[in-house]
Amino acid sequence: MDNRTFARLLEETADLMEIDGADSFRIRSYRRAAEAAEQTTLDLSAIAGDAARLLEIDGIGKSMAARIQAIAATGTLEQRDELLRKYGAGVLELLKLPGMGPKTVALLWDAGVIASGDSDSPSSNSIDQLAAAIEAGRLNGLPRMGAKQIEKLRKGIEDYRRSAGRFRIDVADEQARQIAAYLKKFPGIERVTPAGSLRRGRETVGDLDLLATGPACAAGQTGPAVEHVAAYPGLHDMIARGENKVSFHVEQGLQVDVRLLPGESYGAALQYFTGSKAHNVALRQRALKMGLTLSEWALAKLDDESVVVAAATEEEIYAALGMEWMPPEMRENLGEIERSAQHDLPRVIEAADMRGDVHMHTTASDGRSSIREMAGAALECGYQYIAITDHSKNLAMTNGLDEKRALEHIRKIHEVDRAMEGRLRVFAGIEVDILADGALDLADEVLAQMEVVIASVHTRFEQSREEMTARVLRAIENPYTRILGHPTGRLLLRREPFALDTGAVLKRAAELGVAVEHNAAPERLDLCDRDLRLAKELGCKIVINSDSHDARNLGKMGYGVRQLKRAWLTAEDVLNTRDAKGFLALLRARP
DNA sequence: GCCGTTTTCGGCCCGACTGTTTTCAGTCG
Repeated sequence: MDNRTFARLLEETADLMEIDGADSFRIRSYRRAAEAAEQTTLDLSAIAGDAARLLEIDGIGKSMAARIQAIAATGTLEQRDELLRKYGAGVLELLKLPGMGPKTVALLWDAGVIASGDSDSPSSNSIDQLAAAIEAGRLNGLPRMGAKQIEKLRKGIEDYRRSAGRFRIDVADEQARQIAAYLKKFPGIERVTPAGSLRRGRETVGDLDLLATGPACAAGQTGPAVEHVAAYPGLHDMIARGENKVSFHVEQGLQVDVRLLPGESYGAALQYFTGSKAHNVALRQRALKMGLTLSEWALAKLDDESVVVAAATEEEIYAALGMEWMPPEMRENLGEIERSAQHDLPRVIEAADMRGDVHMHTTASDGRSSIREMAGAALECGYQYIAITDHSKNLAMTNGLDEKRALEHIRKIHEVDRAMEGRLRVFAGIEVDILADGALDLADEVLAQMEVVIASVHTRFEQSREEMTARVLRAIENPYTRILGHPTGRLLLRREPFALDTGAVLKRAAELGVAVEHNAAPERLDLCDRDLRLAKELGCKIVINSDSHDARNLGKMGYGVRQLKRAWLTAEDVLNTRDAKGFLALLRARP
């Protein structure tokens, strides 16, 4: 069991206790313990037997140590299960609706709108119950349930249902890694490659396609390998189990299709299952015109399908079709087939092109690592520079910096910069809040002392399109704004982008020389691939940042790079592929 | 429930906004 499972169970217990009206400080200690489980580098299931070691972890006391031991022994936590029986298995899902907090869940439960029902009933029950109650008008008259609140919940349910069943790329990626590692333990499974939308780097993934090959996957001999797949410890329920394909759900709900394939058709299968559908249709049409037929087994002659032209690798297949191989991120039938046939594909950006990361937080605001730790992690990434950009004071929750603390922080950043002795440049910066009226949250005199000023919207997301556009435009007009941070404010699967005339903002940013950020944090990936394409067309400068709140997250830059590849951006298009001097030179000049 | 003590209790991040109130509870970041 991995630490994340411990964290999830503790976090869920905290949520349920909140619904149950437990003491808020007790709840907080569960959340702290969950956080500790998530953050610690110790393997909790390995050390669960040793209470003394558990107690050494900050935030874990006697009682939490016992809970962790219980989870390690039973796979679950009795407190959580009991509350789930009381309120129904679906209440945790209810909390994901915007505007729905524990007090409102408790209110609905008290009013009989949601009920625990059968303990075995599917977990979507509570949301269905709530939707039915809204339709039947049964929320009218409940305390704090006016027309607006009810409408907000109705819309929340609609949005939720639309995104249900999809998973963030990093979540899918982690699952893929774990399953691949397990599969490769079986002698005779040599290679496991994710295909589908994960391989294409889509921001969210519906289900996971894993292609496995090796001697154990040869036609007619897959029995023992299938047996091994079916015994995967993280498997929740089996959907289908055949000779060449095993489908199941993992505990978190993600559907996984493992395909066992002989090596000779591995490339054809990888190409086929990577897609996209539109890319494959166009590719098959091209094959037909050439007198060939393309399937998941091979590229073969149309008049005699026993004559295989290419099958073992993707490169061979594309070459036989008169094309260059292309990164999976580009395969959306948006012109890549034609360009590839003319051997005119752009060389898109790669993670290795990155020279710096100029958006990250430290313990000065809501980060978990120090300036030095961030610098150390950046060196490991092979970067030449970083910028430390903590929050400003408007975000009270994050302990945002006011002018005085910001100046103090600049001094500390400069100290670390000097201590790095040229191995790494550490720039002083800030992620300054764009206030509701478009003003920046810190005085110009302070902003003037920083190399990297990122302006971002973190509040008042519900403004009208006109208000929000005017707000963001005013913020980039400020001569100290150098980068517009996560321009649309979306949180994948959780919060829609705010209403914004993106085209107008990007156009003005291009005119002003304000760079627009692609925020590579996998919960944001903002700007999205489509808007990145637009930004390039409009001539915007583009920066890609990890927005790390922990030294261990700098590597997540890779998820963002994949979005840039999807937008056909090259290293040239991105400022922080340049060395430190080149980067600063391309940033908007200081007034 | 954790932690650190002024060592066995008392403190534990908080400000803004919204929709519902008629003085505030709940949610969010």
